[in-house]
Amino acid sequence: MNSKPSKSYHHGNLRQALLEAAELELIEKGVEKFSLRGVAKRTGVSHAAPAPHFGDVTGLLSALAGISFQRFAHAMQSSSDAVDDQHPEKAKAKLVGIGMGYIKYASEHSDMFDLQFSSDRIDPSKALLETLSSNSYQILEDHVQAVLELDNRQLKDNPDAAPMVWATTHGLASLFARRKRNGGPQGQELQDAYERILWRTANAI
Amino acid sequence: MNSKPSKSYHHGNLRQALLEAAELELIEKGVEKFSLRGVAKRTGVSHAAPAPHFGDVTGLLSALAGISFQRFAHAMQSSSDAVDDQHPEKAKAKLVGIGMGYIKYASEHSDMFDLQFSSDRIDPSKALLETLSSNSYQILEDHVQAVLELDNRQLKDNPDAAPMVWATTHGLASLFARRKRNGGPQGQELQDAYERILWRTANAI
DNA sequence: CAAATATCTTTACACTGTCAAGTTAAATCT
DNA sequence: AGATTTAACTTGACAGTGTAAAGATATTTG
Repeated sequence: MNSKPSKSYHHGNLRQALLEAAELELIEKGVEKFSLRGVAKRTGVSHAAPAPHFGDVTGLLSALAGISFQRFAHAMQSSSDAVDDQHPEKAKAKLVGIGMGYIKYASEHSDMFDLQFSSDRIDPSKALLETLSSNSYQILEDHVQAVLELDNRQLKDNPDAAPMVWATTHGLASLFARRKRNGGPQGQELQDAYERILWRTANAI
Repeated sequence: MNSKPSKSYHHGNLRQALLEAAELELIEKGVEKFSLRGVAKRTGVSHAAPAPHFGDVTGLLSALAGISFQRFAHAMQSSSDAVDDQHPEKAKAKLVGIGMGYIKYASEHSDMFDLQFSSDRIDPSKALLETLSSNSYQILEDHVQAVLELDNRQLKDNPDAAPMVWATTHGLASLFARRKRNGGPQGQELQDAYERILWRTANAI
């Protein structure tokens, strides 16, 4: 039971081990200097070992982006779930919560965030990436819908609402992530400002 | 006058030639597969020739990003200048014009746009990049200020206004650029939708 | 006109991703 | 259970990358 991985050959759980090493590699080196051989070295395995599991480097990074999208969606959802059910403006507060979860994830995991949205080292058609991506968007859209319903409106009659909220949120997140990379300010005041902007946007749809 | 470049050594205008070749390389290969040696080959010069002019590949790409920032600022400015002076809501229309210039540039020159904003192959501290970047932001901020003044308000009393407009604009631009890369729809309707969103944002600050 | 400097070439090196061919372990099939 | 097929992993090779060092040539300076 759970025989420790024999010396070499058949690592046993290489796929998972590679993904974990890849995340470290990504964090330490950044998307640009990310190296497949580096990941293999971290895992203590030959440089061609990832191939059977992920094909090429794009395959590995796409799989990692998939994981990131799942965490991302989870971060948004739980940030939204955290708002008090007794909140006087519950629907809007939840939508703002989504946005703050979005922004927080981008800030705290800026490398994974960049990998998802701005890297041509991933292939959107791989690793269910399109599905996972649209799942994330769906969460936001659902909450926009809930806000619209406050005034008896519908998404389909207001096709600009969700893109508007998404654009603002994503813009703020990009800004925040870049701030973090370039060592700019990123204190609580900034987060508060972003939350105010999200509120204003929620009120403008 | 204009003696044609002698066989080898001292190209005469290598710096400029390299920048032009680099833009082609960027467009054809994308940021990720951009190769310094490829640029040298295009220019018909040895692979180490760029070094005296730009140092390393980051230096060259940073210089190129600088050029892009200038064009970018120009695109915004002229898009704003194009609005009729008799427009009933001139200030807001000009701000929306800025945004549409922003989005249009991102769409029509998505590679250069990506280079500016989402590449760790450039060094923001090089090639006056910080100055050029803040110049671009300044243009947007000035127009936000003009809109605030309609109600006798000021930027410094409304610190959220400019970031909000920027975030929405940048988010839409990112979305549009990605659409273009991934071959999604990008027709006039979409552009109209973005313009409506910008109007809504201009009215919400 | 001589000397110094900047530009460009050549050579070399370490590193990258990926392919092809071996080796070994596990899974499958009589 | 034993033989065979399949999958996982290693090894070796190859073309390509960026960059550093040293040499060659042209331009600028003194």
